[in-house]
Amino acid sequence: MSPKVGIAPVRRRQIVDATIRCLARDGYSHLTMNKVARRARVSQGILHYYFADKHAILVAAMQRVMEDLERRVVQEARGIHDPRRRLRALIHACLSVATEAREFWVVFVEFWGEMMHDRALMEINADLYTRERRLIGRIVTRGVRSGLFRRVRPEQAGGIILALVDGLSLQLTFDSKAFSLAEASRFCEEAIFRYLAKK
Amino acid sequence: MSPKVGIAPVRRRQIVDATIRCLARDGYSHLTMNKVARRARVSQGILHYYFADKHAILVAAMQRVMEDLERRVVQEARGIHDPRRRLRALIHACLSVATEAREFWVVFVEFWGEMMHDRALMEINADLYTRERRLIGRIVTRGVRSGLFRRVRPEQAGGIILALVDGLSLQLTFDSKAFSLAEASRFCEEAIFRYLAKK
Amino acid sequence: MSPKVGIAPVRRRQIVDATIRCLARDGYSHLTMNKVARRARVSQGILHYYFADKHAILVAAMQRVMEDLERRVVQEARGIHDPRRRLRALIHACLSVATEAREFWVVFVEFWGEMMHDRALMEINADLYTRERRLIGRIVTRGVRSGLFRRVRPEQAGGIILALVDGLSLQLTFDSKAFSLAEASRFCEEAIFRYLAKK
Amino acid sequence: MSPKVGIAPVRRRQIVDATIRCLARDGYSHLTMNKVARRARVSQGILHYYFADKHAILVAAMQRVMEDLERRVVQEARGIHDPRRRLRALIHACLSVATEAREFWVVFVEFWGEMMHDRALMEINADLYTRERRLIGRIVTRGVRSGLFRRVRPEQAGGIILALVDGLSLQLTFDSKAFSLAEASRFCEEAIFRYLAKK
DNA sequence: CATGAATGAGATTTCATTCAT
DNA sequence: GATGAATGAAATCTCATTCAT
Repeated sequence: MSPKVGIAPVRRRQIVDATIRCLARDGYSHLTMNKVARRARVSQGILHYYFADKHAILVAAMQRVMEDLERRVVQEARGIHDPRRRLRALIHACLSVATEAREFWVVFVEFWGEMMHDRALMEINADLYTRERRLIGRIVTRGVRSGLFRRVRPEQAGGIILALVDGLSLQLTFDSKAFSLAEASRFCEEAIFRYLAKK
Repeated sequence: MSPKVGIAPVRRRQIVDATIRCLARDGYSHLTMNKVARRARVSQGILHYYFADKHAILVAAMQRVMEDLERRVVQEARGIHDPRRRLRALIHACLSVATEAREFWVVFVEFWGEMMHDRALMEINADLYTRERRLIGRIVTRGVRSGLFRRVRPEQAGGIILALVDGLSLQLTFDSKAFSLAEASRFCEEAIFRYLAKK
Repeated sequence: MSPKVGIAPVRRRQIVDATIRCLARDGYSHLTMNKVARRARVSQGILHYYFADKHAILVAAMQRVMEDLERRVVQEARGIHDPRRRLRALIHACLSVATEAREFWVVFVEFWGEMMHDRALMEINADLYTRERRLIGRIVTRGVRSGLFRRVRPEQAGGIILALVDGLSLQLTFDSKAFSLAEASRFCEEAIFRYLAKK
Repeated sequence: MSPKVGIAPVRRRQIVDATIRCLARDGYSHLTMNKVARRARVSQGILHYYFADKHAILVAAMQRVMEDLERRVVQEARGIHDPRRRLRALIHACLSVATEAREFWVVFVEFWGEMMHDRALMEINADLYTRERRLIGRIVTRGVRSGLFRRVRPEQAGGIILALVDGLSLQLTFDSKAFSLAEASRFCEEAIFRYLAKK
């Protein structure tokens, strides 16, 4: 790999990262190409050299955000064999996103609004959610097999758990006085383990 | 009531309604004063006669959306005495918002993104969520008193149920192939009743 | 005089006064019909009932300002027989406008800028200046006749004295640290009496 | 000098010059960004590329006008050693501004009105006036030293002479029938030399 | 590759004026 | 006489995109 090869990916990454930071800081409706360029420390013109238009940058940014969120969750649950502990780790990873990786979480929520009117963005998200439901589903399946959890349909359980985690993250974010991250984690675990309990 | 009295509220409502329809149709980032005026069948100038600026219209629109969503939920649960059936009605009301009152639900989600950068909007939402947690909490409390549910802290249960409903609504909206409204309702009820079950 | 007769002049005056106060407070470029109406405590529509348009109000306002300034100067010099003392009174009246009748003076200066592009306003001002040069000229003539001043052409002296007073008022207004009203008066009197001195 | 260096100053100058010409032609209250852009033969958008907003352009325009007026006066008096003749040249330079550099003079007067409500503009003007009083003061001081003029305080004399010149310029501008430039010059010189005469 | 100057369409906002009541 | 709702033109300002260098 000669050093020349890699300049394009570097620039793209630079631009996408700057976009995410802009979105996190000022919000979707205040995002301008100029701000992105300044934050990426490049000229305005270069943005259009690496991306067709603003929308293309947004799609790339959404993809990055999704990848990052997914990676976090996957990593957190990795290497843990006990299904209960693994689920607990996963819940904690998801909920802590809203507080510790706030930058990514905020941008994620902003994209929800845009997705409603943008098929490209919506599909990226639908794919992520399918993968996440399956990821959770696999953990649940193991728990079922090892006799820890009652028989449930894995993807259904995945949907329920994902929903609970998203909904609590929302409340953590925009209604921070309601409960703390620690409380949310506890409530969430309790609800999920009752949901999966054998009797 | 002379005919002159109350023209202002009518116009305001007209404008706010048009705004919500615009948001539902084109999305937050494509909202323009021009479109709002056309949809409300008024001149552009009049928008600034009744509202200080675009932001003021958005705040009013968010308030309307919140009120509408709340009213729906409250109405649906009204008059039902059995805590189980009441909770079921409430869950159904919430989830069907995402499909049947899609217009309001879409706008609601769009505001989430904006709220992150707009304290005024965030507080309106936080207030709504507090009221909803309490509403659910009261139903749960009755169920506890009548021996149907285990002892839980009402607001915590409210938070859990609200989160589940929000999260499932999201998946219903942007990942419609995952499950239907009927399925979502069933999963949700099951999860909640297991959460509240005495043993 | 039945009470009915006088409503129009009252309203006109009300509006013109409000205009002058608006001009004094916010400046020519920030003058709006709405502000005038609010300050006059009348509706916007009424302004166009009593005046053809905004320009007509401005012309009326300029006339009021001119009349007021002239009246002040004439009154101050009235009843004093000694030409020196009379001139001194007049100078003081003119200079104190810039500090004590600041409202009128500020508006007067604002009109200078507009006059350059508005024949109607310019003529009103030219007339005032002619009258003032003559007023001063008459005082000077008396002084010449009584042997106090050297022979000068009255209108020329009027022009010189008026110019000095205007120029010093300007410096008093926008360069207030340069000298005080008292100093300006002293300098001005000295300059004028030297100008009129016999040898 | 590579061709790229210094395009910004050129554009800025271009815009400021166009602004001054617009102000001279149509007046402050009729100044629009559109007119400025057309007169500068640039697009409207570029105005905001080089200046933050309309006010910033106005401040720059005022500065240009002040510099130009000052330069004229300084140049006219340069190289003349005799204090009398130098003062005469300076008076002539000032008064002829109102007729020969009418464009700048008109804009200057327009700014007086705005200055009353704009600290930034007022300070630019106050600085100019201080410099001019000192400039005149230095000439007067020389005349005093060489025994031509009586002992006067230089800045006070500067204020008086500046006032006289401003006031006469005003009358020349908006009351052109009163006297000609030549007459005004003569009157002014006479008044000033009498003011400075030893006995 | 990279820049930043330049554009032009379109956004929000302002405001004098009109008009039905 | 008087109101204030309504209009529409035009103002300022923003910004994605293009392009010569």
